[in-house]
Amino acid sequence: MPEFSLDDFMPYQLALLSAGVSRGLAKIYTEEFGISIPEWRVLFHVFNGGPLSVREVFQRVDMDKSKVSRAASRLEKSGLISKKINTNDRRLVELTLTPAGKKLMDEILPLAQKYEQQLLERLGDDAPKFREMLNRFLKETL
Amino acid sequence: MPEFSLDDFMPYQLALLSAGVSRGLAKIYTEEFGISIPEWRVLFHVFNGGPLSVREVFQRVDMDKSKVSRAASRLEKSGLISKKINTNDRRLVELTLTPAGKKLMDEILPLAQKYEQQLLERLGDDAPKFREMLNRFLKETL
DNA sequence: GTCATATTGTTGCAAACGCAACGATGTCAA
DNA sequence: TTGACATCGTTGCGTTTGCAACAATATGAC
Repeated sequence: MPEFSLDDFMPYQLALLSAGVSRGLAKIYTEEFGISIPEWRVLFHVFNGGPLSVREVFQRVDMDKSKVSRAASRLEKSGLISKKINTNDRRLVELTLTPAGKKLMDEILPLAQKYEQQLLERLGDDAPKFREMLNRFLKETL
Repeated sequence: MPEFSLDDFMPYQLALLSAGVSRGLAKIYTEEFGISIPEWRVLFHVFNGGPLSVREVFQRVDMDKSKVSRAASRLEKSGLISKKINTNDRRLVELTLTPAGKKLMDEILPLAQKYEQQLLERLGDDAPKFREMLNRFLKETL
């Protein structure tokens, strides 16, 4: 077997980097706003994609559907999203941000963008290249 | 607030990519060898770094120390690693691969390397550049 | 040596998780 | 219309997780 260096193993590098970045981001929305990671992801997607069903959320973000369902229930209880049965297909649940939810996202998103900005600055001139490669990699992987 | 596109949010892209890559890799060692993700990480580090204490493992791989401790216990029970109290500092536990553990890694690692190779091929000529940037990013993030 | 403090690994416990099963609804062919 | 099958979201259940507490050991000041 060829020599094997863990530190240069790409899946490991990706896992480390992603975990670090996620932790830094989570610091913002958990400590400051009391939102869990699954809740954040649901909020994020509903904000981004208009009314969404549970299915549409968990397919995009690769969380188990029960995880999305429970996060949505918690968010409904705290008044950040509303759940409404779709009138065309009564199996579907429409998730929508409430005004309170929208207001919350309006506070968090600039902080998230600032955080992303700080990350990109570490890459300097290579930042656009990195983003482009990440995008391409993603498209070919999923 | 400036317009916000989720799909271009780098922490999200990283999380997606890392999860996808990890899932692909996990397919190899769970389905084929019955090893969980925490167990795989412990095996990997002990293989890579000689005898290691629990602390040394969880510091590198950002797992909770209880997670590492339990994974190590399971691995000991299945005969893949051995736990021995360090004679110089009796608080430390030395984790070492048993011959069976070494044999297992000798089977898995080529598959893991092959998997990594396939990932890199998707990036084509940009692969070295991507690796270099990942490395740099990691060093400045941790 | 003795005491106070720090460090290491394990364990108890409540919360979160993944998976499968389920009820409710929709689809489509006969 | 009916019946067989697919899809959606929720829930039950056993497992895993993260956090804090803990016992055991080490360190350093005195």
